[in-house]
Amino acid sequence: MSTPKRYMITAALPYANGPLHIGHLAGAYIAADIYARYLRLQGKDVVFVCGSDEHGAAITIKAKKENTTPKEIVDKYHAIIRKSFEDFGIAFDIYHRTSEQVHYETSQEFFRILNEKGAFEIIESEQYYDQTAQQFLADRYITGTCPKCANENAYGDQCEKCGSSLNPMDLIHPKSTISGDTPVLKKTKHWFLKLDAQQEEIAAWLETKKDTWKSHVYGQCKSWINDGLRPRAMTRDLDWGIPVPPEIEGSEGKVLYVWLDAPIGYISATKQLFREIENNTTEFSYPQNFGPSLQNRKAEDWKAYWQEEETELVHFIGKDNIVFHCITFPAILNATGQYIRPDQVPANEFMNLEGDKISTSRNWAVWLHEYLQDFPGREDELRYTLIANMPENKDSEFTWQDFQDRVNNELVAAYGNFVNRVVTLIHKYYDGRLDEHFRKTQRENDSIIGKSILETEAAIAQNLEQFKFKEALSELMSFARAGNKFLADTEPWKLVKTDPDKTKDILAVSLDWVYALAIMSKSLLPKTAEKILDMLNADVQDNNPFNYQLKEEKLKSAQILFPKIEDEQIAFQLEKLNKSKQDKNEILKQVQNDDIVEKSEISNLKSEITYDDFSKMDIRTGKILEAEKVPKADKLLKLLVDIGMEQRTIVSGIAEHFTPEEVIGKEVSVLVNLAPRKLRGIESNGMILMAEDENGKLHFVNAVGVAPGNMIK
RNA sequence: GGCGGGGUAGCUCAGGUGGUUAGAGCGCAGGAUUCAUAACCCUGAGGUCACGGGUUCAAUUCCCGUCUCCGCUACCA
Repeated sequence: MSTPKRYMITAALPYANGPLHIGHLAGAYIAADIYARYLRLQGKDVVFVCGSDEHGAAITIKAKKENTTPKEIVDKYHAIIRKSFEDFGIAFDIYHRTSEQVHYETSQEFFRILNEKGAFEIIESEQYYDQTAQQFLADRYITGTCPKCANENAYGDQCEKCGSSLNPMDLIHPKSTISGDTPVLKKTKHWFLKLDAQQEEIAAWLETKKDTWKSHVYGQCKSWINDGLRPRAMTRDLDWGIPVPPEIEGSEGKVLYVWLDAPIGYISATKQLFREIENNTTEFSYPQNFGPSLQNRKAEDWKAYWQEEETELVHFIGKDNIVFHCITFPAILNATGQYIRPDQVPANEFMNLEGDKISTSRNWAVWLHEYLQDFPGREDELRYTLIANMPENKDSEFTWQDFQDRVNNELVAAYGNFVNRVVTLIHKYYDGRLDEHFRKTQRENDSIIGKSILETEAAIAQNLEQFKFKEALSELMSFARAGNKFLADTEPWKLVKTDPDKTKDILAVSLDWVYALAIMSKSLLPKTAEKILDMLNADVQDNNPFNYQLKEEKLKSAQILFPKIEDEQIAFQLEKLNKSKQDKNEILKQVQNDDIVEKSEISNLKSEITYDDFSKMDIRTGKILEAEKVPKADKLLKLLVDIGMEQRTIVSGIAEHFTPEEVIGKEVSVLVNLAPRKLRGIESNGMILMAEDENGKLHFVNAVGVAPGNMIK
């Protein structure tokens, strides 16, 4: 592959409904930051953007729950997230937000282009509608009983208890979280992206990524392709989001699906960045992080980064975003006919915490802003641990014990110790003053032990270019260890008594190594690199590990790079975590108690209907004649039911409660005039009535001894 | 149910287009040392590479099956 002319790097937009935790960092931001810093240090033309994702139903729900407005929620978390990134040292060129005007314009422009290019089809479907609130309900706005685990607080899109992903129609006893009413089904129209139309093209494009993308990323995409791509809704009935362009017919009340507007946020952030560069403003941008190529640019320059083939586009994301970034968004970009598609999507897997999944809603997390408070100035210790445990190819684990071990036994013992030894020795023997001798030593002759500086530098570079961050970090540590070994082997503290010249040579080489260590740490452990360079009083001309000058002829006194992490600090953090677990349990208990009370009092009656409504239903007695499991479906039984005048095939979702054998011969009640529907390729003509008890178990509703075909009214 | 990705030393993880003694860091045991935050340095113990079959002169690496973890995805009273 030819060398890209420029790099466009994006990091997943954090959702502005909660603060950042270590899972976010380990999943996307640290990797992206290392990569961006590395490229900048190579003098590459690179843009690195991120921002807050501020739309979507989850935010309006949170606002409602906290009795405030969505705007206040996103303002609050945008500020927290932005500050956490700054404090931790993620070096974005810009941290933008999707509530900005430029983003509205960009997103609507995208929608218009897609619309004009015929990328959409309008599909009518039935969605749950809250009659009291007079609005359609997003999946998240509907709660009900999970059909899999009987959790009564499952959401319309997923059950947080058993983790299964759901459709709103799956829920038993659906309930609107807005009014508490049982929602009704109502027809609505939406714009669907014709992904199916790009099936072949996307498949061919993905094929070219087979060897360069991570296997779990490629595999996930392949799985979707093999399944066959289907149209995907790109609009929602919601009032919090980017309106569908008003001139488009039928746009009232519709907003862009948050998943459409979020990745466009990368582009609007880039636009905003170049505007700020041209106007010399810093509303969202960070000029101190800019690489040399971002000086004196024009607002229009953003285009090259998104529209020219010589640009390498890299999306850093977590594994939950793979399909959107590898299929849907590329399809959108491609459909415009103007934008390039990503070259790499080095998605990480997930990081677990102390044996459990990290969860914002369960408060099982190490919050970044809290860490920064509890461990001020210790950003690189966390960064080191998260890189060392980065879930590059499979889920990984963060434990506080591991954090302490890695800091004390690796950073302190190997890295910090080497730097400290060298600086201390030079102070001890020469008062930290470097005479001519130091600068005359043969710096290129560095292969005294193991890998040379140049070899290590090359190894780190190669690993970073292949997104192997753990391996790069490991090379860095080996280098520091080799430094320690060099000192142990040459023993300058003995030699100083017999051979002062040789001792100087040794310490000169050692100092070169310390300097090289700092240079090579710039992308992996940037704050540490700064500390070392400051200690060395070095005037860094460039990133050549041999090319440095001392500002003064003297080193500063040795500073401890990494203090040890004490047992009490770890104990404190563990206690904090356990406390959050207990609190959570209490909250859960309360919620459950509330539910029980609520249930016994109102029992969730559906809204009133007339006799006419009822009389539309034709319910009859029936008898099951045959039953068999539907292949490739967990819950479906294919039944042949005698309903008097005829025998019908009915597919029923009861396989988890009954075996085919025990069901044959059962007398049942059947809704016979329900519109036919295909389930797993089998046409189902009717519905078997079931009663659900408090344990979620199903029972047949039957009139014992009544012959098939009699009316139930 | 289907699909994708994992399951390698006590722990966290590398690696392997089949081939002599399977790697690293940490932890552990022993030794050496004192410049260094009792840190560093050396040596060593530890693995039937999830399990069961198959292909092969040879499999941890390829094929099939099973179990298990993570994720995506389908179906329903």
